[in-house]
Parts: sequence; C-alpha cells; structure tokens
Amino acid sequence: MVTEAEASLPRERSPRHVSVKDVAAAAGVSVGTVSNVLNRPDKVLPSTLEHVLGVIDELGFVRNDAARQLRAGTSRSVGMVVLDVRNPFFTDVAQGVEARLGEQGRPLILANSGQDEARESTYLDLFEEQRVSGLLITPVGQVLPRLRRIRDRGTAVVIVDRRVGSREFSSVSVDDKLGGRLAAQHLVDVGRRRIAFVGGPRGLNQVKDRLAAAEMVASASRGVALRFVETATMDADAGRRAAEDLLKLDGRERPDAIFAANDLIALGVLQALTLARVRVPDDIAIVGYDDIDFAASAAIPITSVRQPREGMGQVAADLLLDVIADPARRVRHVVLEPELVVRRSTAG
Amino acid sequence: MVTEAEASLPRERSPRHVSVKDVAAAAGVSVGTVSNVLNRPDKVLPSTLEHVLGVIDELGFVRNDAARQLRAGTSRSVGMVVLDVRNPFFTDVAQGVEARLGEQGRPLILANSGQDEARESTYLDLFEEQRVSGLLITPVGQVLPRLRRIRDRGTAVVIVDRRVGSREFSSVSVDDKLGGRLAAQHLVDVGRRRIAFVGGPRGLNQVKDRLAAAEMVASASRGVALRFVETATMDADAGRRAAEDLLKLDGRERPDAIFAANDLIALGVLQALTLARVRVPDDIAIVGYDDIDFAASAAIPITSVRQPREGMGQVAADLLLDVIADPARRVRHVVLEPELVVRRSTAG
DNA sequence: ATTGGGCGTTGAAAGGTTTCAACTACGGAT
DNA sequence: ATCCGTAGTTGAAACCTTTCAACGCCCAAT
Repeated sequence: MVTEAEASLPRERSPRHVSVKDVAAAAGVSVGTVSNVLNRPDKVLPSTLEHVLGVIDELGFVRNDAARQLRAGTSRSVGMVVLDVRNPFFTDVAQGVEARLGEQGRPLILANSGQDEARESTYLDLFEEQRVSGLLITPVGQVLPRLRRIRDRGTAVVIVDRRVGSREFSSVSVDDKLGGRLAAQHLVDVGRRRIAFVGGPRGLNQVKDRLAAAEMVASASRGVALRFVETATMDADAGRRAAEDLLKLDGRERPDAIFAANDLIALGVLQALTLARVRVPDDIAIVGYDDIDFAASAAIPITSVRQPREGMGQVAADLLLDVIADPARRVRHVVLEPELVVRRSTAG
Repeated sequence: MVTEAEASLPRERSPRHVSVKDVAAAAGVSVGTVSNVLNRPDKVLPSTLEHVLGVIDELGFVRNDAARQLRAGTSRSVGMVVLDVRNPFFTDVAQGVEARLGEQGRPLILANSGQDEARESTYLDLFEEQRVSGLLITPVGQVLPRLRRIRDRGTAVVIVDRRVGSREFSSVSVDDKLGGRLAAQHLVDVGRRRIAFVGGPRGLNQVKDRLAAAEMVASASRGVALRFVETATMDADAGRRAAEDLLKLDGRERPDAIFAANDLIALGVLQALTLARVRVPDDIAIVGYDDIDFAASAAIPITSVRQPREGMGQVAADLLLDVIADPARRVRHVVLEPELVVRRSTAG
C-alpha cells in the first residue's frame, strides 16, 4: 500500500542544475563557445550567438557563481560589516555604498555585527571565505591585526566611520571632535550648566571623541559640569534606561541638558522624560547625534548633529574601489564635517 | 631609470591564497587528511590534528568557499529580498530571520529591491547564481513564474508578508484585511466621516487588502466616505506629498482622518500637517500601520496597527528551513494577527 | 601462523566555469 | 596555385575542496 502510494506520486526528477556542458551539447558547440556567448558575445558569430542563447533559455541555464569565482580567484562582491542594521544611520550609509557599487555592478553583502565582537569575527571569516573583493567595516573589537592579515592576503579594506590604523587603511569618518564641540557649545550657549553625556560603551572611538570634545567645552566654560553616563549599547532602550537613572537624581544633581551619543539614544531619552512628565526643553534639553530622519519627526523634534550619511557611504565605496583597482595605492583619510541642526528640543 | 626605480621597490609577492594542497605539503600529509581536520576532526589522530592545525594557522590558510560550494552544489546561505531596507519594519523582520538562521549557522544575505522590479530581478539572478539554499522574498513584480522555475531547480522559496501563489509556496503574512478593518473601524468609532487612505502603489497586495477592508468598513457605516490617495512609494516623502495634496482640498472635501498604509507614510503625513498648522488629531486624525518603534516616539505619537515583525521573521525562517530539509513538504500558510495600538494621533 | 576488523590515512575523481594556445576555413593577396 | 591573416571555434587545463573506495598497519581472535 505504502509502495503503491509512493509509486503513484509524480516522480520528482532530481533537480540537477544545467551546466555549460549541457548547453554546449544541446547546442552542438563547445563549452568554450558557450562561455564566449556569456562573456564575449562580440567574439561569436551572430547566428551562433542567437542559437546558443536560445538553448540557454530553453534549458533554463543559470551560471554557477561558485565555479566562476573559483576560477576567478575572487568574487566581485563587497562585504560590509555594520554596527547595527536597525539604526537608520547605518542603513543610510549602506545605501550610499550600495548606490556607488551598483554602478559598477558589484553587489553589496551586508552583515550586522550588532556591536558584538564574536559576531564581527564570524562575519569576517565568512567574508574571507567568500573571497570578497573588498571589505568595509566599522570595527568593534580589536580587529586591527586581523584586518592586516586580510589585507595581506589581497583583500581591499576600508574603515568606515572611524579612523583606526591610520597608517595602514584608508578611511572615511566624520569629525567627531567637531561634532561633540558643536553640540556641547550649543547647550552651553542656550544656558545649560549641568550636562549629561549619554552613550557607550566607552571603548567606542566615536563615543570617546564626542565625549572628549564635550568635556573640553565644559571645562572651558565657567560653571558648567559634565557627567558621563555610560551605556552598553546605542539604541533607544539604552537611552530610556539612562534617562530613568538620571531622573533618580534630585534637584541640584539632576542635569538640565542631555547630550546623547546618537539619535536613537536621544529618542529613548525623550520618551522616558516625557513619560516622567519632565518638560523638554524647559527642564531638560536634548541634543542627539546623526540627524536620522526620525529625529526631525520626534515628539519634540530633536536638535542633532547631522552627519553626511549617504555621502559617507559613497566616499567609502570610492575609496574601496580605488584600493581594489590598485592595492598599492597610498592610504587616504577623508574626514567629513558634521553640522548642527537646531530644533525644539533645545530651543530656549 | 624607470627600471631601477621599479627594481628598488619592494617586490610585492603576489598574494596568492594558501590552499589545502599547500597545507598538506607543509604538514607532510595528504589533502584528504587536511580536509578531515577541517570537517571531521574526530576521524583524525589527535597528534596529526594538532600538527595540521598548527600549520594551518602558521600559513594563514582560509577555506575557499567557492570551491566548497562548487563541490557541495549549494551554499548554506539564505537570500532575502526586502522591499525597503530603510523601513525599520523590514529590518525588524530581517532581524527575526537572522536570529533563527544564525542558530543553524546559516548566513543571511540581504538585498534591497527598493520596490523596483528591475532590481528585484537582478537580485534574484544573483541569488540563483550563488545557489543559495533558500530564498525569502516579498515580491514586487510579477515574479511568480520566475519563482516557480527557481523552486523547480531546487531552491526553497518562502513568501514573506504576502500570500501569493498560495498553492505553491509557503508563506507568512499578517492578516491585512483584519488590520485594515481595525484601523478603519477605529476611525469610524472616534467619529470620523471622511477618511483618506494613503498608500501605494495600488498593485501591492498589502495596499489592496488594507484598502479593501477599510472600504468595507466605510460602506457599512452610514455617512462615512473613503477616498484613496495613491502613492508611488511607501516612504515618508510620499506621505508628505500626499498630505500636501489633501490640504489643497477645501472644507467639506477635506478628510478628517488619514489612514496611512504604513508608518513611514504616516510620519510624513504628520510632518506635512504639522507644518501646515493642521491640528492632529483635532482637525485630522492619523492611523499608521506596522507600529515601528518610531511611531510611538513621533511628534504626536501615532496610532498604528502593530504587526509581529520579528515573529514574522522567525516564522519565515522556520518555514524555509522546513522546505530546505524536505522540499516535498506540504505548503503551509501562517497568518499572524495584527493588533491596534491607540495613541494620541486619534485620541478624541 | 593466519585471518578479520578497525583505525588512520591516502589519492584520485568530481564539480562548473573561464582562459588560452591551437586549429580550421575562408577570402584576399601574391 | 600558394601563402597569409583573420575570424570563429575548439578542448584541455586550472581553480580548490570534498568524498570515498582502497590501502596499510596493527591488534585480537581463531
């Protein structure tokens, strides 16, 4: 019975893939010619071309990229490791990269380290095994030696949104010191005296630089105190929690301004403050960083330090393409300038 | 002179990659053994294992994934084509997928169709050529025949956030009719009579279903009129423009409620209304769709239809893994339920 | 002393594409 | 009539990994 039932099922023919060899056989030409049809159509007699294309279509032939890469030694793809795909900042940067690479017919493979060293490392493995032709990375952990080895094996590497290993790798970044200064100075200018910087982890250069610049501004302004509230991550949730902690401080300790290391944190902070009926900006002003689209449409539109996100992506792609084209090329660092966008969260 | 200069340059040794063969030679074993070290370490004498691993490390050997895939016939990766990476809804779904796939050590390759048929098609080509083991897609164009062929060649396919080709492909979706009904009924319940549905393009099933359900609610409620404002895309910009158009209508024509097909549109609408000093919800109420995190933190927190985003991603991954494991598996459709989250944009 | 079985290792084959030197045919030049 | 050059095509080699039948060796059992 069982046998009968099975027998009555339509026999699935094994879905083996059609290869150039099959196409060649069916078309009555050599594999070399099929390959020429695919890669150098001008070298093929028009009639042959047409015929082979017909067979390809009929048989449903699809190039096997693995074999192609194996032969070529490297893939055309570019790998990109970002800190957090859910942060629009990074998807905007990626968008810029993708746009530029797309012009060259190079696919972008996006991977999300989630600020986790282990995942970062896993994805680097993956990209190496895939022999991507280039690698864009915003490093989390101590990956410099690793990147060096990758580069030595012939893969182009460009650092995005950071400037580490300056002697060895080209990079695009935005001047975080300037950004930090702009934000802090603005808060001081609108009369704030007790500023809390919320962000982290401390190890991140971005955090470090923005904080350092803010500290300089604070110490240069009489009567201004700055405290650092470290967070483990840079998302809205971290912002909410940090704000709740700050609200536990009473009167004289409580800050009158919060400088968030990015807009997601700022949004979280804003939510927590609103929930606690703290008035923004009257009681506490907020400055964010990145100027993601959502900052402008927040409950209280958030003052933010705008970074040229897509532009950064494009520059990153350009630098990488240069290195791919000529690995010996001199290391370059492009530093873009951020810009303060004042909105209601600090107005007043 | 030129020659001298060149000669004096440090001779770049070509960065050829180290292969198993090289490792084998250096370790004094056969390639088979090296492969065993990598894939079946338990079959190898501990002393050999250690020695070979040492050589691997020393030589900086990195597996060539292309060769590996070529042999295996298929890659472990899963490809996913989303409509818009910049929409947090999709990155949240992708996050869910990635989490589940990650448990199985399968990388997820994300591609962005941007609601463009040509790009969708390009990425399908890419994924096919890469022989991904599975494909998750939220289709834009008429890709059904295409997907059928891909499936017939042995690639698992699962439809995400849609339910097309029900007989042939498993799918996860959220009940858009229900969502549309919830939103529209809510607007009617709070006393709105002239509802504008903003979204598009019309061809999208999601749009179609949500709209159809809203129309049913409208026609079942006396004195309620519904108009459809079609947009080309589903982003904030489209929302802004649609709202500007709606504001050109005078008094009696002007809607007192807007049902946006997603939250990005809703945010755009909100911005345009705010700019035009239209009071929300007093003059015009807004309902969004998706309940992305940013809906809650908008200037006026937006009432929205919540979709289980990560959950959907996980279900999608599960369905896909099932099909990969057993291609003959019966087609299944998981339909999740949305839920209305009421906030200030409709309160009153 | 011989056989059988296990363990660890070997080496060749397979997988699909691209490249390139070599070949064929043919028209034009000598 | 012969040679040359060109355009089009061929087929083998190379890319690197994995698999698997076969092999050698040693110990245990007969």
